[in-house]
Amino acid sequence: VSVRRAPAPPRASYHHGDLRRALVDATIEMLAEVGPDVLSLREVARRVGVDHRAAYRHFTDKEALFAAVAEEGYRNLVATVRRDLSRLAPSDVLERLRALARAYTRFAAEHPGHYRVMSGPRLNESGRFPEIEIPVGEAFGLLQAELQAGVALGALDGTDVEASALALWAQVHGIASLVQTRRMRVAKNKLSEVTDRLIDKMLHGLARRHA
Amino acid sequence: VSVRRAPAPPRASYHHGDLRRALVDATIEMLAEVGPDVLSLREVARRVGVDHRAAYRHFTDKEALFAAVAEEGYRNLVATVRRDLSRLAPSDVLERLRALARAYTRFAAEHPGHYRVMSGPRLNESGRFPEIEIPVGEAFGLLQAELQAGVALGALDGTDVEASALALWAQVHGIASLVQTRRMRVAKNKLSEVTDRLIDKMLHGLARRHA
DNA sequence: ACCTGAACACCGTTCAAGT
DNA sequence: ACCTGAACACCGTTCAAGT
Repeated sequence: VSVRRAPAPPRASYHHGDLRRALVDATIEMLAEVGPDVLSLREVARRVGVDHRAAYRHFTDKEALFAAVAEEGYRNLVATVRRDLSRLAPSDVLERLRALARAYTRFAAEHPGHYRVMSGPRLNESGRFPEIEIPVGEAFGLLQAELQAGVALGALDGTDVEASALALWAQVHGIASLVQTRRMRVAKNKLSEVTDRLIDKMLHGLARRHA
Repeated sequence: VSVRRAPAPPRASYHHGDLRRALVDATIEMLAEVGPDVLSLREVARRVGVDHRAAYRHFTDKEALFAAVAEEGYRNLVATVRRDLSRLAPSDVLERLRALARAYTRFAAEHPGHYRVMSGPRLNESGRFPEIEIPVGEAFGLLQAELQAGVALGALDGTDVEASALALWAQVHGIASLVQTRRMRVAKNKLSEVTDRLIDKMLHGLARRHA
């Protein structure tokens, strides 16, 4: 053992500027196992191998760490939705909306703790974390764009598209929330199917009659 | 001052058996102002004027207190829905479903903290509080009954009514959740109107065509 | 039976100090 | 700049004791 070797456990490279990343990553990892209400800042720091006090160099408080985690979650979700949509023809209006819904419920089911941070008490309520609104706005924008395209293509009814977007958002979020809290029990391999079945009830209402 | 007078502040009658009630009531009261994540058992006990340790006589832990609070919330919600429905003709299918949805979103908006306890992490997940399932089942039963009646009356499409019930449940819960977290901003006096407008998008899909 | 004082093992956050 | 030891004011929960 070299004399120069520190007695502490091996350190990652956050000494050179990415402790922030390490903390966010560790938090997301741990949220796969426990809920945000149980997860402590001290435990995250322990996992990273750092004194809990070090976190305050990068986040003014625990909420700020969670805000970074939420932001990253929205970004991932948006990226997934974009990827899934890119595989479908622009004219396939209903299937595109289903794909959007499926990506959302899948995220909630696969990353329950992470989803809870994203959908729980609104972290930017006080205006402290305006960055969050960017990917959130993008996500809602994707939904709106699909609806507008559907109307333009003559596949969807064009009356009160704003309400359609809100209604669909609420429904998808509702399914995700009920599945994530296991109030609505659905096996992992049936999730897409169930999402489609419920979403189709809504799409039936949004579709243009006798098109 | 009488010598017999205890120096402590005046006590309520929980000495005679309703400290349990006092704790539940105080928790609900306090949830009007703060979220359940912030509310401490010790603070509730303080409000009631009792040592926090006394709560453990009536609840095995904090979760048990919250379970009682959630149960009471569901009961109140069910009572409200029943009352609202009793004012409408059985044949007024769509309006009855709207009334059900409005009662739900109103509860969430008027009792945000209480609603969060009810809709947050599922308290009976571990099976510790099966009592909760009773009013929850009643609430879902009311929804199912309305849908079935609508089908019987020829007003609603009868295919996959189970999915219709789940879809409507998810949508109403989604609206309530988004309004409560203020992700969907809606003024108090517009809440019923907005609820109707979004719910109607779904009802349009559930309605029987060319009835 | 019902209630509490003292204590335990945690927590988020701050201060003052180390390199 | 980046990190930490010691401390503060909290928390939920338990034990042993009081009436």
